Amino acid sequence: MPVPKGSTIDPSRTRAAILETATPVLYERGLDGIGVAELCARLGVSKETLYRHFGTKDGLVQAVLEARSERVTRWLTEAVTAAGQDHADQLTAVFDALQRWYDDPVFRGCAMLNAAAQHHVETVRAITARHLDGYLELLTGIARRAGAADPQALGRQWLMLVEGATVVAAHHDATGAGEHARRAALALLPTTVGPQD
Amino acid sequence: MPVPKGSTIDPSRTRAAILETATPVLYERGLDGIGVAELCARLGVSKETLYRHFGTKDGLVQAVLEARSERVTRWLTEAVTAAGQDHADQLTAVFDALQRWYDDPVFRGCAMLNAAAQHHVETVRAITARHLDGYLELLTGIARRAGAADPQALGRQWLMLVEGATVVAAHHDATGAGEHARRAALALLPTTVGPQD
DNA sequence: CCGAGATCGTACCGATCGGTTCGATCTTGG
DNA sequence: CCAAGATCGAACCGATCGGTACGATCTCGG
Repeated sequence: MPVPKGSTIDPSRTRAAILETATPVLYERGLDGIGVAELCARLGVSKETLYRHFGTKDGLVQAVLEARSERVTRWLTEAVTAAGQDHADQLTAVFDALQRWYDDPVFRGCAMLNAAAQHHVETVRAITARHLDGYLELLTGIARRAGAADPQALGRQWLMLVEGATVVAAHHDATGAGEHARRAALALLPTTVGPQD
Repeated sequence: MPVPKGSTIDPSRTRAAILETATPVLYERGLDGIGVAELCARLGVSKETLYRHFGTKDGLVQAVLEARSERVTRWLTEAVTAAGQDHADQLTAVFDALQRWYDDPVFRGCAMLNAAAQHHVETVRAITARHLDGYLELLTGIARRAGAADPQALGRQWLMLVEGATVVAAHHDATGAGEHARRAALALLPTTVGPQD
């Protein structure tokens, strides 16, 4: 029971608890795969509380997606930072982190892509686009620091490998998807920079 | 009006007409984005007819997805065949065809991936997996004929580029997505074989 | 020319959907 | 100790969902 009756008194605490618990449920079941009633039951929260905090089911969905996008991007960024200065190491850190995600039993593909595929609401699609923006920025940064002739282009190709690996892992075969993508990404690194695989 | 009342008398004709008309509608609106009633109205067909031919909405969905998967895979395969013997040309043909698809105003990403993202039914996921199997087979064939050391691995990396490019084109930016993916794919070709870009 | 059967249009079914309302309960600040 | 307000649980709302039933209409093979 994440929200113990009216004990919290702090609304922002309740909101955060709802957000945190709703995220994995909506990810597992799909945005339209669970109704508000069952969702509230799983959250241990009444409908009135949910609607006061988020106004609409779509409001909750957007809040969940935005929080998740931020969290995932931060997680990947930290993996890169922890990898040190070597650009190949940074790239490897990205795809190793992704592979760890693919191997998680609850892995069901990118939540933002799934959401955009089912919900045709424009705001959801915008969140997904911004999410990919974040990825692109991270990857382009690596490409730029690696001295790529065209960091934008290389970052975009890496983004395709990241998303492609995620799609393949989710819908075809997860074994070694991250490693295959990593090798491909490293092969695109300017050969003048750093040792390769 | 694709099905002119009871004039056809040939049930298989009716079935084919429903399939053909339902495909773009379900692609545009999403599988759960349109109800059976409105769908039938758009098809110019009564509910009874639809249910006699497909039994269930899921039955129609599966038939539509299978037909579309076959059609798309055949389309890509023919593009490769038409490209001649050169492996780089064959690869280029794939990504050029994809770019033409991305530029189509009705492009909304891969229908099979979208379906698998919304519908958690196992049969739909299976159709998607088989669809990716078809792509992988096509790409692995090119890799093998190109003399790749590990055609399976190279085919899989190309598959990631194909799916990644499609995802990026659908949810981020379609301009030049096919070209970027094509350059990356060509860069992964064994340098001993054929001229590159 | 008649009977089989494909189709239509519409009404209908129970279930579920997102969302609202309300009285009761609980916690906390003043 | 009381008023403010956050929360609960359950009832309730109209709309829509997937699916069924039925009588009328149409076409075609025999």
